[in-house]
Order: sequence, then C-alpha cells, then structure tokens
Amino acid sequence: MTLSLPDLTKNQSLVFETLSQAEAPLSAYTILDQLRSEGFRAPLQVYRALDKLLEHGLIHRLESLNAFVACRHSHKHQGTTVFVICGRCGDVDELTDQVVNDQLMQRAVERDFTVESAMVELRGCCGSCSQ
Amino acid sequence: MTLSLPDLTKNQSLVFETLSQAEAPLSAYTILDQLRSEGFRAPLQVYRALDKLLEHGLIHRLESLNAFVACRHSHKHQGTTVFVICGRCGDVDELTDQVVNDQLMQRAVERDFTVESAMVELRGCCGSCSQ
DNA sequence: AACAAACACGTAATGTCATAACATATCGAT
DNA sequence: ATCGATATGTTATGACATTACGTGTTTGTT
Repeated sequence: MTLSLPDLTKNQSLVFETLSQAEAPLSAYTILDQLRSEGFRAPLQVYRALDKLLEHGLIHRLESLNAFVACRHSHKHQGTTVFVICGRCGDVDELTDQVVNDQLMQRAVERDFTVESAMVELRGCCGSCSQ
Repeated sequence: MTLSLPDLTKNQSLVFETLSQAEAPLSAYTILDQLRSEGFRAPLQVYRALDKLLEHGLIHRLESLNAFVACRHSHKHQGTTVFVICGRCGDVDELTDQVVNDQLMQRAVERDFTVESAMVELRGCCGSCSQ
C-alpha cells in the first residue's frame, strides 16, 4: 500500500503515513501527537512536512476544517478539486468536475480575474451516515 | 447608505458598520481593534455579533482567509455563493452561478450526499491589480 | 405590576492553529 | 573537501476562536 514516491524525508514520510492511515482529516496538532512516539516535539516539524507534501500534491488542506487529508486520486486530471466532507464520520471524498471547473474559470475570465487557487468544499452528511 | 435592517443590537450594528465600511475582509481581531474606542474589550464581543450577522445573512465568512465581509448582494437568489478574492487589493466579489450550483448539487445527489453548506472561493488577482 | 424565559452582554481564561527566528545537521554536486 | 541548498531541532510568539461564568435587559405572559 505504501507506494514509493518522490523521495520523502523521514519526517515527511512519517506525516504522510499518518495521514494515509487516518480515516478522517487530521489537524497538524493531532498529527504531532501521533508522532511524539517517533520523536516529534514541535508543531513546526509537522508544518514543514505538510508544506512539502502539499507541494508534491500528495496531500490536501481542507480550508473549512483547518485540517489535512492524504490525496486519494492520482490528480493527473488537472482542474479544481471538489471536496465532499461528511460532518458525521469525517469521511472526505474528492472529485473533479469539468463543468464546475470550466464554469468557474469562465466566470473568472469574464471579469478579468486571474485565478491562482480555487477552493470548493461541500459539507454535509454522506450516504452511509444518513441511513 | 445604512439600511435599517432586522433590528440589530448595538454591538451587532457596530460590527456590521465596521465591515460595511471596510474595503477588504477583516479578521475578528481587526474588528476588535477598530471598536476598542467604542468600548469593545474582548474577542467574544466581536464573535457573538459576527454569529448573529451570519445568521441574518448580512455578512459572510471567508474560510480561506479566516476573515469576514459584509454581504454585497441581496441574496434572495439562493444557491451557492462564489467568492472571488483578490490577493493584492483584498477586494472580494460575490457571484451566484446556477450552473455551478446545479452541478455541485447534482454530483452530491449522485453519491447520496446531503449538502448542508457549500464553500467556493477563488483566490487570485483582479483586473485592476493586474494592469 | 410581577414574574419567568429568552436573549444580549462583560470578562477572564483557555484552547486551537500557524509562523518567526535562530542554531545545527545532512545531502549533493563540483 | 568544500560549499550551497535543503532539512531539522527548539523556543517563543502570533493569530484565530471558544468555554465558562456571571450579570443585565428585553419580552411575553399571567
């Protein structure tokens, strides 16, 4: 399950593994607590690793939760990622949608706006939890 | 310019006026500082007012900035609001887009997900700033 | 008018998320 | 072997938000 990837440093690997094994988004401080046994002592150790993992596209930050998740899809298919977040179980699904992406970019162009990053997050209740 | 609205309390009015006159999103603590001369002493005075204003739909919270703006449009036209945020001048534009809204809701329904709230924020550079 | 419930307010303390600043160590290419 | 770039360790601090508790004010009912 552990793919070998753009060589990660020890700290980066530890943080990535922690996120990969989590079933819900984790805050940086939760990650820190889980890695204390591995020698982590300070938030910055986590944040630095998170920054690199974000750069590599291996994880995502959920703005509405101030938390992080491991990326699930190989995001070769560019474009805006829509995060679908269940508030009950914490499960996060990712999807890319051409229509949403194109329409957002179109609306931006219309008003002469250059998009540098886009955030789309749906919060609610997933199918499993609403039964 | 100051419409009379669902009766706001003194604190709520002060916070709303502050946001209305601002040219960019303000953090709760920035609002607090601006209202110290009016007797504000603690963050909670601001947050409580913000909560009520959010309930009334008079302001919005920008998740990607941890900041707040006064609402510009009369949001009678329901649906997901797209925030278009310039990182240079801080200007925030709001728009509602039926296509984006419908598509997001469609994708949610497909996977049996009940949307409770949706956040769409575009960050980048506005036309004025890129000239 | 008297009362109770609901709401708003004041204040202090604390919790949560994130970065600045500075020192040291490790890796890679010449 | 050395130099530059990158990664790391540690402390302190900044920025955002809530809990807990007590008081005051409004409002609707009897």
